[in-house]
Amino acid sequence: MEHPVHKLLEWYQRNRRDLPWRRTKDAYAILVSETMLQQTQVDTVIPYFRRFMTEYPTVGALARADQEAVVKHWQGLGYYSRARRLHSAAQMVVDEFDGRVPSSLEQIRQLPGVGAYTAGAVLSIAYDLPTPAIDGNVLRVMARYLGVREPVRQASVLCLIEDTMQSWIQLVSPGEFTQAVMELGALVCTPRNAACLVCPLVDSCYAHDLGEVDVIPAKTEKKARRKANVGALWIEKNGSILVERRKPSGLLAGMWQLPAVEYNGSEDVTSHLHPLLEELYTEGGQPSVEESTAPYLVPMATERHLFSHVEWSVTVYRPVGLTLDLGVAQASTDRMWCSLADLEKLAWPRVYEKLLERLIGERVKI
DNA sequence: AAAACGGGGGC
DNA sequence: GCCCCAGTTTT
Repeated sequence: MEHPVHKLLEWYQRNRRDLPWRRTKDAYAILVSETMLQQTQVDTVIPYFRRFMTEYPTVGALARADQEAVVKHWQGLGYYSRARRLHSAAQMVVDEFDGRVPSSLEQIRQLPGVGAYTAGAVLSIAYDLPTPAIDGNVLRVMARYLGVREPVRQASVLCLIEDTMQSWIQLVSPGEFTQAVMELGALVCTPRNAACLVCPLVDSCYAHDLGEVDVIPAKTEKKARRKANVGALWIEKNGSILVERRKPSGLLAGMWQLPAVEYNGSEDVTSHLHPLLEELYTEGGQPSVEESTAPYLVPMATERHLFSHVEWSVTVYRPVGLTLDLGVAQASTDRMWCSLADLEKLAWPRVYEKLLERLIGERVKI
């Protein structure tokens, strides 16, 4: 009897989506797409991939690019360390691998940002090597197919799935196989409401046999999301806005924002923004702010933003009643004045992108 | 082994 | 609103 993997491949040939990165075998393009596709859905990635490949059509072009510009092209996609690592990876490819994305597992794994999944995906899709790529889709498809009730992250389960994938990928074209399993997970064997009726593997699917497609893989318990407020400042002078760069590590590392402080929801915003204002004055070489000059903080706009582990409520305040002038020269390289027109040249987190859009839009009316 | 890291799409 | 995001690196 025919092995089920052949039915899977047949299904894939008939049902595969025409995605931009499926029109090439260029390992660099595959690397870009797989990096973007980490934790990010296909429909979100498509426009980013097109723009990125137009801007950086070759690994050499990316390697030569300014990292700030690369991150700017990543704006809104999230997990910005991916962009920086991809940029570093391109430089490593040029400097150490003669400009070619490595085709050996050992070498490609040396590239920053390339873990087990991405390595397997690039090697199988671009070079047709039998190295399985196991992502969330694959894990779900295989856990169901094999009828695994244990948590999928359990080492024994991962070994079983890896072994199965390793044996299956030998039977067909590795590149087609990798994409076929993931496509099945994306289109048929979905997290909820799996379309078993049209699944090419239904005849031999253990979870379907057990009637447990809906409970496999086992759900993991979710952690509570911390709440935090962010107070940001809209400080305008001579048509320019004061902006700052976030710290080089941690959340939204290196991204631009309005000068801001994060504080606990139970605390008072002025007790946090006044010290920040003080700092800005001191940095500008001005005498410290006297109590009598302490400004009112007029709220201009608020946006809520959800991360996986924290919920932000960001409010932008305009200080009113300042009797002192901020100095133009800023000692810190992490803060600068930016003209309204140039704001869009910086890389902003989504939440600030939304806020700026509102603020600049309103400003026109004023 | 667990936590950190963004953002959006599906329902 | 709550669910999904195995992906890589850091701690």
